[in-house]
Amino acid sequence: MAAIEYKLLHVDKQTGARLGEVKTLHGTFQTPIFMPVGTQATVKTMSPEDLEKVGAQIILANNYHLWLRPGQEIVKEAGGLHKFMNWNHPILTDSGGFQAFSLTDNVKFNEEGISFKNHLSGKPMFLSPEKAIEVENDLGADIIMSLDMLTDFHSDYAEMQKAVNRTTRWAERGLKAHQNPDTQALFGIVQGGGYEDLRKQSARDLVSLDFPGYSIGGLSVGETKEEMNQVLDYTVPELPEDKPRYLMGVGTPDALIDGVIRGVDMFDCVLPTRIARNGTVMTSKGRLVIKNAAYARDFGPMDDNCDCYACRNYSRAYIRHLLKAKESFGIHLTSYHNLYFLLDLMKQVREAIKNDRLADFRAEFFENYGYNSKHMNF
RNA sequence: GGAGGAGUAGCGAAGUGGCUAAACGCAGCGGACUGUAAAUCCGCCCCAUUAUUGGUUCGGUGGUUCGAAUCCACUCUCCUCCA
Repeated sequence: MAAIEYKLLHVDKQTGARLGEVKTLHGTFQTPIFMPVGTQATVKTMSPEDLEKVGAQIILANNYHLWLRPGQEIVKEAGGLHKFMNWNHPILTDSGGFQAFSLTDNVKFNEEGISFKNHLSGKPMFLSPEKAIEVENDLGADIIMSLDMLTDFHSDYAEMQKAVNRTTRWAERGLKAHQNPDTQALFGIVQGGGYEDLRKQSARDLVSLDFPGYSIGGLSVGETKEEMNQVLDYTVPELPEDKPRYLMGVGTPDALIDGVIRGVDMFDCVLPTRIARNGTVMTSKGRLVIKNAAYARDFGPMDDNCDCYACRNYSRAYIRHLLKAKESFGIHLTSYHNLYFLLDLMKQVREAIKNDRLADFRAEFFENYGYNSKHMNF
């Protein structure tokens, strides 16, 4: 069989959003789905058992980080990433393209690949599309990304066109280098910033190479919500209906819902776990900076409407105390809740699609969360 | 009783004539965070108003000086050592 199989189960009559599932060798996950990020083969503060409890079905790990440390050969020797980190469900690895983009200080791009300095040792490193695949093959995730080239969302047309074309060539090289197409699904990544013709061209070029799934990259890098939604509006229709679509790096509740409405199936983001560690939680009524003094004597749960372990057992006052005291249990509880919150949100979204009422759900959710839901065009 | 040392903003701690409302750290308060070099980063943090400006400070009192946390005198408190 192929490494993954996507099955479209239902299309929401109100919005056209897709309900589906993706079958992998490590189990099936429901779409639309949010994927927690575990860069260094761990979702910070969360055990695999915790991840199962918050409803995670697939998680991310990072090629770049694991390549540098501990080194993919060690992970391979351990029996692969699933075994190494004790997560026997689907895993997706990112290629390292985003690291090259975000750690720009010591990075140089050319047609062959990306040269940069190892941020841990300072040693010069070179990541080619082939090398990225080789590392990902060794790590053994169920879904892997080809190496892509990002530029600033507002780069000029010529620069963006160069990045798009190079990303396509790199995707093709990755496809050729891929050793395990029967066990690992390689996704190509659509680039093109906010240029409609480039996005469409990028998508078409990748589709012609026939990947088992497609990512949309270069978003949530500083552009507005409107810009992101516009890009999705003209990009997603270029992608085949029988393959999963993955919007990379998106994790605010509104963007998740609006992405689903535009036909996206998969999302990942560090946001819920990062803001959790920095003292902010997501609730049904919006973000709450739980470390603020206002909650010192608030003995209610983080979110009245949440039935996660953290909300059922611990108060805002207690969690705030733990955070102020820098006790690790505090960031575990906030991380636990934030992941539960987003995963539960996606569960509700799937339910809404099934019942053909995603537009209604969106309106209700936005109202409670405090988003302005006026400009909804889908 | 004698000798030496120290007293700076909530705490710790720089500063020994003007560039000092006073470095820096901690605590406190607020903000940011989107394919994780992030349990991080950025502000504020004497008082009042505030992108400004004004007022009061460096144990206390009184001096010297155009000008003092910084120099002098007296005084209070604490620490160490000797009796």
